[in-house]
Amino acid sequence: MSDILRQQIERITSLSDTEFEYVLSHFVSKKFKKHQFVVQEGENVPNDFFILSGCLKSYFTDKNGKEHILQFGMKDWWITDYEAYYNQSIATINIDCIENCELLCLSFQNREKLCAEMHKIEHFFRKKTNKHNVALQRRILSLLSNNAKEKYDQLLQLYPQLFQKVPKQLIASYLGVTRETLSRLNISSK
Amino acid sequence: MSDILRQQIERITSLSDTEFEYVLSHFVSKKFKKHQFVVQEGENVPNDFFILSGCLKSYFTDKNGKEHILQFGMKDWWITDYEAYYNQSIATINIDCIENCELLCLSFQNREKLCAEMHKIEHFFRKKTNKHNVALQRRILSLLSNNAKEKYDQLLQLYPQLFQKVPKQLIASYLGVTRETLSRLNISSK
DNA sequence: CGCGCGATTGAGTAATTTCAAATCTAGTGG
DNA sequence: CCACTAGATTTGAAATTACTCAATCGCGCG
Repeated sequence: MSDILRQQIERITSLSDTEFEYVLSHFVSKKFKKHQFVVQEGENVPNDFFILSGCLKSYFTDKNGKEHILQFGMKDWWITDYEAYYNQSIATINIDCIENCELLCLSFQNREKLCAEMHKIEHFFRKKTNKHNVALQRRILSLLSNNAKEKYDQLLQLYPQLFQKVPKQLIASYLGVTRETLSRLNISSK
Repeated sequence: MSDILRQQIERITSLSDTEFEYVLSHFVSKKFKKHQFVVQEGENVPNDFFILSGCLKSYFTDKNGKEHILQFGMKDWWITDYEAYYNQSIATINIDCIENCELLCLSFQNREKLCAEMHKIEHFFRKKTNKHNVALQRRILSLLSNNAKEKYDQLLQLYPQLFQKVPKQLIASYLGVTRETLSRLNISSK
């Protein structure tokens, strides 16, 4: 199961079996049930989560009680409240499970330890974060320059798997429109 | 002048004089004039730029010819088309100077060389990228959950220096509204 | 002084939201 | 197998918000 993690790392840097075992020993595997919280607003965020299976959402609740999806998480992705995790501060967002999930939890201390001990791993995390930044930048451009329909189409093209697992109202929240507006877009496919 | 860079690095990891000299030798210092392009859509993006002085904007031109500001750059910040830079592909955005600028240019090859040779530097870039990540995430949340006035106030609070250098129409473009809308917000201060 | 750029204002239009109600769907228990 | 329910989606109509386009204003610089 943790092969998925190894494959992801090895796409960037190769590891011996013993090296990977050592890295893996810094993760804790945990199962979460549908609707269970993984990160909760106002609490500490000790872990970053690598997703072995399942589907999650991270979202911000604004002063009017409206939820805004910051990120979805699926197999092979990472998810946490990065602001709180990196700064070791209090979460401002929630993350919960849309499905039952199996996660590999990496504490901040273990992440820093691995990065300090193994240059390779620091390299891996740098590259991974670079990719994450590119994705975030694309999202910003999409939010700024596309209308609702275009944003929807772009997301559908990028992550078709998402649409199998996630209700449309969450997609709407991710795109920054109401579910009613999304419904009125007259989506062709499906 | 390049002290600014050293200070930024040393906020994360300490360097000897010789180490810093070595690092610095991988940068090329260049001056750019107001309105000059630093990155141009459709071209290669060999460099990431550390800003010694001046002010820049990176922006995306959509199919209607409308410009959307992705990022501003000021003293002590970094700027480039990260998607094109990291993937060594063709720029999809433009970056040009709002003022005369003095930049330290770091080629992708030199960045990777430094990261491979000096674990410290890889550590620095990982941490820097983490921070960038947090900033991008905040921006997304702001775009999703704040109205124009709130986004404006938040930006003003975060980067008051910007408002000295940048015309309001660019601020509007950064916030994702038209200049007319921004003008109608009835900004209190100033 | 006058040009040019940026900022503001007005009026009509387009897009999105809100609120309410109706419809559809998947899963549960009898 | 069917009825029931909760959640998700759709539809309608009115209200709001932002946009477009055009005109005007203000100011600094040559």
